[in-house]
Amino acid sequence: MADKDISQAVIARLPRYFRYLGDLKEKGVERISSQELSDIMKVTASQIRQDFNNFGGFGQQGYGYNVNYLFDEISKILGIDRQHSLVIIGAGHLGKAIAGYTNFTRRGFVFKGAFDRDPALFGTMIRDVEVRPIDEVEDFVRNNNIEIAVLTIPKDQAVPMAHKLADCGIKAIWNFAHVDLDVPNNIQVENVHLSDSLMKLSYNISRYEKTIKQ
Amino acid sequence: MADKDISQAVIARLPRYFRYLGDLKEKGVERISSQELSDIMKVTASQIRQDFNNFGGFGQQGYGYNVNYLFDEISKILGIDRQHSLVIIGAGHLGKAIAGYTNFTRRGFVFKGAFDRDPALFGTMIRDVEVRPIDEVEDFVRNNNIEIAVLTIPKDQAVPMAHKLADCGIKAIWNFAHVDLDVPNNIQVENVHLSDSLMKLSYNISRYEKTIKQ
DNA sequence: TAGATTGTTAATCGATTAACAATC
DNA sequence: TAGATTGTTAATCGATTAACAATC
Repeated sequence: MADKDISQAVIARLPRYFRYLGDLKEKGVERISSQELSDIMKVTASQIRQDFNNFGGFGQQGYGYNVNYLFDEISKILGIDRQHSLVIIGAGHLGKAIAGYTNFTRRGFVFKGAFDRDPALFGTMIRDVEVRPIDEVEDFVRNNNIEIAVLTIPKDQAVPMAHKLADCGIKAIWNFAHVDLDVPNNIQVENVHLSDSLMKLSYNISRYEKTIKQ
Repeated sequence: MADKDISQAVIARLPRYFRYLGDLKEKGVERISSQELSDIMKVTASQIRQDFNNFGGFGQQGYGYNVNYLFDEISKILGIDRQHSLVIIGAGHLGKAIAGYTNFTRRGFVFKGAFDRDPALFGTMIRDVEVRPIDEVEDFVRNNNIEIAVLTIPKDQAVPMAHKLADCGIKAIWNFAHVDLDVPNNIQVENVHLSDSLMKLSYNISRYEKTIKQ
């Protein structure tokens, strides 16, 4: 079932399916139909079936989907059936927040290193990891087979850092800096542009206020 | 130029335009054509013109767009030409990271209050604001005309909190809890599901590794 | 005026939804 | 077998791109 070329729209929905299936699993639900899932998730049953069928058939006619099986298949698709090592670059509050997020550990994301520019932080601990000087990042990534770098540093530092990371074999960058990174496309980039998100919120407030005025 | 019904796809692109126009402005660029902007932003010139024309014509034939003017118009559209007061609910690292993000202040988001469940934090300061007990949220929102609540609390607390906030007249929720909130649709919700984002990243790592294997 | 570039309509592409035959 | 529900094709809808007339 090699995914030919799944659209990012579909990919973006997978974690949400995963989340709901995890909840169902916890509740002890064994099977679910696309229609039931449709009611809970508020997307069409048709879309659910189409989405899953991008990756092959996970259901059974007349029965529906087995929750446990579907959950496992989606974790495989998402690549969270195995571990990913990561480092956090920028040991401020945001970096600490992410490092401390235990759910990530549960999903196989292993926090291996933390780096900062501020000497006052060197040697301090974030969970079981000590903060190191930022110019040790490259060696650390190379020597410890790090897959993911979490960039929680200001945007002017993020751009050169992304290039350095590209050179030392990082596989992916989870970018929290408010800037678009330009790296070779063998490196996966996922942006979390918090300011963009807040502006969307602000837009929707304004839009709603306009509609009620009329 | 009342926006009839702009698609969320367009809205989601506006903050990015805003970001690039801000950069151009800082560099002292006065005018730009859709083609030049297209080259920089790597979207089609056609899309740029279509997007802007959803809100009325901001350009001039034969000239292009005036950077300052366009920047100002987009800030109006995004509703960041005025102030928005916000409170942060959950004074952990994530809450502190957001509170400390000075760029938000620059865009008119005014940090007015912080709340937590942990008594050890009561009275401690985040910037110039002291952390209060979480059950004071409702009165505070009502008495201080708070528009936005930032939810940086665990998901099981986020759901009941969202309902409380709905009852005391909040306009919008910026939700960092890994759960979908179900609130009346006079309340705008913008989700930042970090775990979803990380899973997308993980998917793209796996997908890339599959493609190179073949 | 001639050249440039927008604003806007038309064409294309892709994603979502509907429908139904296949099948458990 | 009959009923249920998937997998999948076809129809629709919406978003993106292309093209060009309007106009600065």
